[in-house]
Amino acid sequence: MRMSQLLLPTEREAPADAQALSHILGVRAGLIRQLGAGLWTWMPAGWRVHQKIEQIIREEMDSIGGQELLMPLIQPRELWKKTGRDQIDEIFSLSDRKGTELVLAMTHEEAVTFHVSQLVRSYRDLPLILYHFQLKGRDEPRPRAGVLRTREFIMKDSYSFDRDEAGLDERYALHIEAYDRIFERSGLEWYRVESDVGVMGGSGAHEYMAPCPAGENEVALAPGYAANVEVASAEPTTAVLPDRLDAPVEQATPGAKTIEQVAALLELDPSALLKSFAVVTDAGETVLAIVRGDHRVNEFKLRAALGQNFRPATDEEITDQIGPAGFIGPVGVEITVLLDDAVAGTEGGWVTGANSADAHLRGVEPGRDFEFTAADIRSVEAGDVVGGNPIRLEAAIEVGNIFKLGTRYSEPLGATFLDEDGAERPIVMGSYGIGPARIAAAAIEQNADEKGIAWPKAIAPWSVELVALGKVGSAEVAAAETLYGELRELGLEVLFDDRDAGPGEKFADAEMLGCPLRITLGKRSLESGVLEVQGRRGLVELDPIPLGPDSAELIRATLAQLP
RNA sequence: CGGGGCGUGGCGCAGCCUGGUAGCGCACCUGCUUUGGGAGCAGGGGGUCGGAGGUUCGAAUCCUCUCGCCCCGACCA
Repeated sequence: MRMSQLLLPTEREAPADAQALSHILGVRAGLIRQLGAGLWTWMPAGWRVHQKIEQIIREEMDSIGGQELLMPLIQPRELWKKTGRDQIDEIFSLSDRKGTELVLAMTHEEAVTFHVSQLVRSYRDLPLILYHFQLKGRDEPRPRAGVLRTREFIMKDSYSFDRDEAGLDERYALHIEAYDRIFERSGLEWYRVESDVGVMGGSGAHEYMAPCPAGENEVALAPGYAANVEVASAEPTTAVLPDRLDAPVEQATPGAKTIEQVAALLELDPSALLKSFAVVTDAGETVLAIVRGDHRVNEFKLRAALGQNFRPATDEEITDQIGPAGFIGPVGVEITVLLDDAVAGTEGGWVTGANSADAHLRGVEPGRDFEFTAADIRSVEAGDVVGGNPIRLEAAIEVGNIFKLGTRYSEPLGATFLDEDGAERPIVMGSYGIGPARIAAAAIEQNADEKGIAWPKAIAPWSVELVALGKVGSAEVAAAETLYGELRELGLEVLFDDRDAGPGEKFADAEMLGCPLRITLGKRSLESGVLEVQGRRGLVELDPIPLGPDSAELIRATLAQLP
């Protein structure tokens, strides 16, 4: 590609509203442009990156027997009513001129299951893996960070269809293999972590996480362990508890409502306190969830423990049913108490709210002083231990997920088959997503420096940027033209900077765009007989390449050494 | 949905408080010079100041409403 003909809108300054590195550099390097909130155009260079990522995904999906098709973005709302997902807040709704209600698909479970329900009749038709690359529409409450969270984005989503759970396990394992290879080939640093299966149920789920500062998720990592903090479990650090007492003793704590205030007032470590969090379940029951003072309630785990969704209780409800807000605790209350495992297994004199104003209780013991059900309902903290090793927490972008759906969609949509015995059974499904745009964003975040992007070779918009210095029509530019032709002959993807511009501008643009290898050919090259070679990653000067008939071949060999 | 911020040429910004000819840098166009780290000189083009209404002799500036965008939080099947 000749740069003189390329629409590559680079910018010297960052857009004023950009925060995330991938957002700033994506715009500055001319890869993406914004059309509206969460609506992004991929400019030619950026689209090349996207397509390269798609191609890697396509090859790996095909290698596990996936079949590519394409399903519509616009879908009848009726279909979504059948699975109940038409009630989701994030769904984009529209209607046509006849008044037919339509939605923009957020994912394609409904569509693919609809087709499979019509087309698959027998166990002989299974298993099946179908996938496509298609836009998703999501009315996100808060789009952010460039292409990281948008209202419209392309996803590779695949769906597996099996006769039973064992078949699903096989298809799931195949996807793990394919996904591992996809992220490895993309050149990302990544983790496969255990993830929340959500209210919808499902028998298993993993997420692929790419650590980077702009990430919206947190992963808990230890040698041999990786999980989303939403579901991570670990052994807690030891609580610093005062001695046991024979019975709880009331202690005046005027005005001290927070853990910090109470701990400071009583000169105790926050871990000696019990934090009481009142919630109301969808069924209308008020439940007191209790964790250690230095721990935080994990809403995903709490939801799992309750078996249903919940909301925090209002101050009125707390005052009404438990005690004055800020001074509540489990002793003497009539409601269900869910006690975190980190507390349930210990002995000592805990401190908790006395359910009367300006007072706490010391020397409280679970079991002796209040009844409870134990559950793991806290979020892990850095320093907690898994398998003898302390965990650390890292911000990450979710770049892919795999999910065992079971019969969540096949049952409401009537996707069944006849087994060998002639019995009709629901198809067992899995769904598997990857966001190519997020892979691109993660690659930018993980490999950027002060000069710009440093793409992994596999997804760089071009492998080589050939920078010609000198006036248009000069001998050096003529030599660069020749070399450009030779590189293309070899099948290399070359961006040829043939613009009538100064060297500073060309070098700066090359380093911003971040092709793995930069070849410079100027007057100096003609005099010395060698090309200058720079590896973008780390901005390293590589061995010069003699200018001559073998230049292109040597450049290809040099490129092969790069990451 | 709660909190905060911002809308002035393609990008980044000043002007607004205290109403009076819309400005700066970069980018762009023409010519000449220049070509190894974002060039120099000269000339030039481009903006209903997000939109609507109001106050006023006069509004980018003051008032009201509204739309859009960003950030933090909530949310994220």
